Amino acid sequence: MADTPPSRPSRRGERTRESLLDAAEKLFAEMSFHGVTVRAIAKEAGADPALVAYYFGGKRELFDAVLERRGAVLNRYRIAELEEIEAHAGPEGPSPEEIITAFTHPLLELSATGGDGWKSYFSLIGQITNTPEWGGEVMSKYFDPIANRFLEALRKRVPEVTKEDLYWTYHFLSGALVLTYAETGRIDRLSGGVCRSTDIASIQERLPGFITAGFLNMVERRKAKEQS
Amino acid sequence: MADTPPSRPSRRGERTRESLLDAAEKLFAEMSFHGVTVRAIAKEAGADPALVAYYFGGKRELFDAVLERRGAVLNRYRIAELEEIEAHAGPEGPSPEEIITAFTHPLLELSATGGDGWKSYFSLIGQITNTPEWGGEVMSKYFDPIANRFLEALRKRVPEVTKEDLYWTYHFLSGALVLTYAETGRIDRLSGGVCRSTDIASIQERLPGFITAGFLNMVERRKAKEQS
DNA sequence: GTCTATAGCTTGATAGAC
DNA sequence: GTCTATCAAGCTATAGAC
Repeated sequence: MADTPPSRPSRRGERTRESLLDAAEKLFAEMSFHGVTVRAIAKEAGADPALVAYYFGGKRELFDAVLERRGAVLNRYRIAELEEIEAHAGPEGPSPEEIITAFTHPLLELSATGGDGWKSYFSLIGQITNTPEWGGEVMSKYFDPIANRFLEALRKRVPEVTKEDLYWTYHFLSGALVLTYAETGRIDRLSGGVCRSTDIASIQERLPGFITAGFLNMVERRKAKEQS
Repeated sequence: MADTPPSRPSRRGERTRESLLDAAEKLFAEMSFHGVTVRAIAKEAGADPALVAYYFGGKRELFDAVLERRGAVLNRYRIAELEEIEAHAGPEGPSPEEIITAFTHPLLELSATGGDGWKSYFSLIGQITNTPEWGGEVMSKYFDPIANRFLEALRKRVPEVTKEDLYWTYHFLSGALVLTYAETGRIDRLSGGVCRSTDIASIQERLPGFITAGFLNMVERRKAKEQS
């Protein structure tokens, strides 16, 4: 009579589900969606391949679930940082560099202290962003709301910026940021070991200032051009 | 007795080989290496699947041949632009923005006037750059020499820059540049049509100045920090 | 919830006719 | 140089036992 409510899955089932998500996240990050098989994911998770269908429906739905899981967490974190600096700023709002830092800093923090899962997730995002197959639709779904929130804060502080300059700034920031977290080892080779892909702290130290300077320079050029 | 020399392939064979390269380039760019089958490539090329083995050895070797074909052309073009601005510059060398433009402008030019093949190639490069599976090794093979040549020109003009700042600048430039040419349609959605992924001219107008400002700002911060 | 078994395809590669 | 035929292996997905 007293059945376990179906909405409250058993502890074991939940653990299996999470194992599959973890394994998929890791392998998709390493080899891309098409480079990984359901069997490989199940093996990595120590579970049966049939359970992918049981829990998610299929390979593609598992992929979506991987993206879903951390997307919401990341963006809540970003919103919290943005609201924090807005609360402490004067009526003109936080500075461009504070805003850009609020956008990038959560990635650093989660990458450094969140464990390998977060690192894999960011690496996966790096690939998806640059792939026509996913980069438009999937990325928009998860990140357009936070991007618009962030660009609105920038525009409030720098009202003379044009829409085009604002969106291209986001584009350049996005490209630099996701390549960072892809951690491909490229810069390690190029620099002969002087810089390391995994040295996220070195990037966080440089990226916000770099992007802010690019952004403000773009705005200045536009204004100079319009005066002439 | 008078055989056709084996080193001089027939016109028809050469055309088939090129068709396979074109088809592979297009499909790899759209769906990544693992997302494309040899059969699909052959169909797109209007050739028989067995010819992939005949001309290239296998799928992976075809992939390498796709990267090889345009890599050398692109980098010769970049070297030519760099040498041109160096020839016209004073003893202090060309400005940072001229140097960065020499690095990015050939992509714009080839993307705009080189046909769909070049567009596919750049899109493919965008994906590879952000994928751990290829982004370290393959990219280094084709682009480390040109990257070092370019960074050397920057260092000559701004000798006080540190090695680390130089390589991270390349990293940020690289990320922004390859996302641009991936043309995923993301910014079209985000901006509600105000900006278009395919509007390479708008990017070329903004990217060199953006990166230059970021670079010079990084150098200035370093100097300010060391004085304190 | 988990697993076995397997259906039904598709894969990359190749041997050999033309 | 091109194509047919085919192989062994691997794929996703699913039906059904436990």
